[in-house]
Amino acid sequence: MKDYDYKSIEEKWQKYWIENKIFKYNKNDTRKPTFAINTPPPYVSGEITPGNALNYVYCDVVARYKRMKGYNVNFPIGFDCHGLPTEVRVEKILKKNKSEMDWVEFHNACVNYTKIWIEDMIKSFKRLGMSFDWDLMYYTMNEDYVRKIQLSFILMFKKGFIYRGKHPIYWCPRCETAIAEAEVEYNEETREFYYIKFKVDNEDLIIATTRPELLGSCVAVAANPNDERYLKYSGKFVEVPIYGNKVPFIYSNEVDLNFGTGVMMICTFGDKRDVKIQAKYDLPIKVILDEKGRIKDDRLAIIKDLKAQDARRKIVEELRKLNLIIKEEKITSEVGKCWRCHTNVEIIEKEQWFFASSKLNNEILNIAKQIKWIPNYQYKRLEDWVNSLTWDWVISRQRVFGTPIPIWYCKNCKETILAKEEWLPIDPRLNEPKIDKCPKCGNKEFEGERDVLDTWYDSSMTSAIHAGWPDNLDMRLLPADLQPNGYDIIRTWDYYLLLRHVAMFNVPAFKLALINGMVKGTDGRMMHKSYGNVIPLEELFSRYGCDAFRLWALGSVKTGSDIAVRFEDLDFNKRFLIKLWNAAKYVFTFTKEVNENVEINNLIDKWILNSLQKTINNVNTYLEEYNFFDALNELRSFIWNKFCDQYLEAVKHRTSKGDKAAFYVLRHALFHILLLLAPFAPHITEEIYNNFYKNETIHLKSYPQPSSFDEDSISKGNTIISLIAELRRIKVKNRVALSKPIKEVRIYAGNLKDFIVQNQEDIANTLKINSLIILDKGAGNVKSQEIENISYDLFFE
RNA sequence: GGGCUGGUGGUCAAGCCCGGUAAGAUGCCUGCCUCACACGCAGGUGAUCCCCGGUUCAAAUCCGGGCCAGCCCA
Repeated sequence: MKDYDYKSIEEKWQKYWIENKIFKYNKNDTRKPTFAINTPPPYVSGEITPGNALNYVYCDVVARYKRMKGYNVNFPIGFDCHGLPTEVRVEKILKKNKSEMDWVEFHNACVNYTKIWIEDMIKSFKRLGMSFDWDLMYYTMNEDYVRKIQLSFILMFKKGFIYRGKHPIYWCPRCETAIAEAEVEYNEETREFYYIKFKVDNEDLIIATTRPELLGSCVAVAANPNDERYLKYSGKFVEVPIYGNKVPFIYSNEVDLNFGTGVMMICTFGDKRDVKIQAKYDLPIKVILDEKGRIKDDRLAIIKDLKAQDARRKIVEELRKLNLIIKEEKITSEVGKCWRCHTNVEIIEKEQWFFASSKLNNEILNIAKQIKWIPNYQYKRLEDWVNSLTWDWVISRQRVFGTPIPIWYCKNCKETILAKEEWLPIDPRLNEPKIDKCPKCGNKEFEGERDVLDTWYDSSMTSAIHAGWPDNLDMRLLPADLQPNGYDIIRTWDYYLLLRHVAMFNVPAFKLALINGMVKGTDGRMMHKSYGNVIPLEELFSRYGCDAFRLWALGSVKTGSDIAVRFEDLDFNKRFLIKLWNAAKYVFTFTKEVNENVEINNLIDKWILNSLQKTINNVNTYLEEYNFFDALNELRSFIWNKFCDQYLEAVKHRTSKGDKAAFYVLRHALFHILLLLAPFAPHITEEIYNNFYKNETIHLKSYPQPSSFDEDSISKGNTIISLIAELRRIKVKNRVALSKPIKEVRIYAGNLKDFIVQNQEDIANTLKINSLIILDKGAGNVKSQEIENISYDLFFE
């Protein structure tokens, strides 16, 4: 064996696994139990980040473990293609806005770039050692997948879960599309807070706001009902500055007494709270913002057609001129942004397609409670999210690159025409419905729906689609056995998955959610481009290798916690693998082929074999609980400390004499170590395993099974091992090189004399003691710290 | 403002659910090139377990209150 060259080893086996389809799911196998993994289809960005990698390493270790446990593992991989970020990125590359070009052309550009980016991501997945069944690969933009998503739309429509309606929705003025509550992210921002004079009965009433440009849409003024300062305004009307119209003074618990002056203006769709109060008090609707975020109100010429921010500047100037601003201060508050392009979101009212999610929320919570969440506290995130939802899910997007909504409208009577199942896939933007005339009015002209579906609508069907729906649904695979994802998408992916599968099949989408943490940079902050702390995955691979990266990801923090990149930790894992490599090198260099029938009499042999079994039992227990952290730590310390540092040292004198039992034990232990470690570090274990069996993969071998073991051999062995360690320590303290022989050692062993005599060969040879004398009577100058009632005398010269 | 998670040797991080005298890694120091490995071996140094109370014979662990940080949400 040569030195550990992870680069060539990893490349070699990655190629081998794929070419030989080692991880193929066998759908015709009815004997083995199945294990379905709802692999997250990554959003196509062109790269796999260390953060993604953590998530995929979690699934991969489970996939590999379950296969070795005898499961027929369904481990597909797909790519989530559609959506805003790709459009935004493609617009940037083409240096054109999508509205400046033919939409078909733009769509094709998105498809082509997506294909290129997927290629890069596939490379990274291979480099990560993922054991996907590559034959199951799919793209959500491909016809077949689109067909399935459109079918699910039709079925849901027929079941009454999908409706078209006009409601306030979040709107991104830059992307010019509706976005769901889940797609709004909040960033802290410092903004001006203007104290503006309103009038009640010719008296000034000061109201503070960050958005004076919305004065024109002010429909009420509100204070908290417990705020005594303002009770006198009950039933009165307030005059809006500049505009001069009068709006009612109302009271709402939503108003914070201590914020600003304690009075807030209620604008049509100013924010979510405005919408709530609006609905509750049935206030009139006065829309002044259009879809591009511009003021479209004729009453005030100076701000007409301006974007909100520019309008704000103008109107503030005007208010100042009129002496209507009495104070300005800076406040920091959370501002809603489009999570894809970070533009401030607005709320507007618009006809959209909705999924009636609200009516299923209670059921989703009931189902989510039956699901096992690891770590269990992550269930809370889902619960809090579901309870905080106020609106139905907006599933239509005014974009180009998405699954088309299979709907037409009659140009005459506006009747909605739903596609028939056999028409799918179909794009209503390009195709007419396959009917002669409108079933309602007989008109022959139709208009295709131009909106597309939310990308989450594509990806929230994966459990069923992985299970073969709709053509070959295999209920062994639904619900999925494993749902692996980060806690950042519990409120999106996990929620939508549960929602869709309950609505469609009345089953949970998955049985167990394994939630991983986030990867943080070396500075301990979230790895984020804006923080400048992103470390490319490829850099980690080239410095440490994939196996070391995997061990780091799985074994550095408690399973499910956030993990910060620490090069020292990665290095530790790399050194561990080098250690394993060298131990294997020793075993194959100094042992010869042995038969299995050798008798094991030596205590140290029994000690390592039983310790191994104990480790096997523990690792199995931990893995059944998806506790990678403890499993790996148990394994690492067994391999490094017990097998390498203690057993190997104590057995060397026997291997050089050709001791058959030692040969057997060394090989047996190494063999099982490889099996145990295979799911975690698949490449190096495969490579070393190849010394045992050529042309066979370790990854389809049976995982070492728990069984009983002899605790007595372990504790007796521990006594001898710690006795050896202690004498070695004394030798070092006396500045004698470990390689140098000791002339004579006397052990005053009391009633342990016979026991120690039985093991004197190992003791004497490991420590290179020329003359070892074991006595039951008397006492030496050095008292043992390790074993009661034992003492030593050592003579070095 | 609410929820969740965390605050343990210089640094990172187990233990906390199931109270009983603090894993491991890394750093630093000291020996040793012992026939797999110096990417190593052996040993050592280093912790008011965030703070204040309470329960208990006993608290890092349980209870109450507070402070700080990160994340998610309003």
